[in-house]
Amino acid sequence: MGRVPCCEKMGLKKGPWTPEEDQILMSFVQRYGHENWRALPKLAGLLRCGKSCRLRWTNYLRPDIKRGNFTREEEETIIRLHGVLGNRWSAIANKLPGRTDNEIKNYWNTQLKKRVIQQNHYFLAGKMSRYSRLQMVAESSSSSAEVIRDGESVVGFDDYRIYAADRPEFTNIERPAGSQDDSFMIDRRNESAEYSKLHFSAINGGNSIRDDMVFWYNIFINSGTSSQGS
DNA sequence: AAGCCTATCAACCGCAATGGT
DNA sequence: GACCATTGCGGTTGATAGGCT
Repeated sequence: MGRVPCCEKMGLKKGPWTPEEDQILMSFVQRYGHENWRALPKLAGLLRCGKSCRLRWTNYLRPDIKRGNFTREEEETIIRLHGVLGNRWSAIANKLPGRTDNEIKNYWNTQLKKRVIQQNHYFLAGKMSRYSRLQMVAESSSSSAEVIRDGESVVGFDDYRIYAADRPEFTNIERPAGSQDDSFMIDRRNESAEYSKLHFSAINGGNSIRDDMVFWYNIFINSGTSSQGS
């Protein structure tokens, strides 16, 4: 016998919550907490499954939820964190007090994603293990990329060639010979890709791989700003 | 005013992760 | 370690509000 979806059990209600149900759930959680979502609906006298109760509480009834439009700062934070974390909505929500993962996900999918794609610039962001976070920004009008790492130069970048370990089409990413700054060339043959996750490694003279310099980037089309603070 | 289309977002579903036995 | 129950997460759906013709 296959698994029975929890809400298909007899008599359990689905769909939008009524104000009465909200009130019952809120009163119960405030009085007794929510240590066991599975048991909660029965104890509270709700004809809902525990999963539905938990979702309603975390996404709507929780007292610390922030209402209203996202601020410019919140938008920028979401864009930046999405660049680093991808679709890890709960991790992004942890950095935005009062916002839920569901809300952020919806906002990204309906507003931010479109906006970011419309504006034809590349933005690369990521982090390096052991080292502080690294950001790279590439102008769409050129094939160069600027590298900023928390306001300081990238450690030992002179000697390293950067390549995308799991994306052969991106292997031509290297620092121009003799370059004195932190720019490097990037081959964008896959420019049509709306979004790609790249895994870069840094190697020294084609020999030893510096594990401590392995880092991940997300690449996606971003707003017209040519650099991102951190 | 009516019908259609689109955008939004609350809620659901299925799977993965976690914890207990 | 295996199994099961429960929780958490991310993708997706569907109701509906609002805009457009």
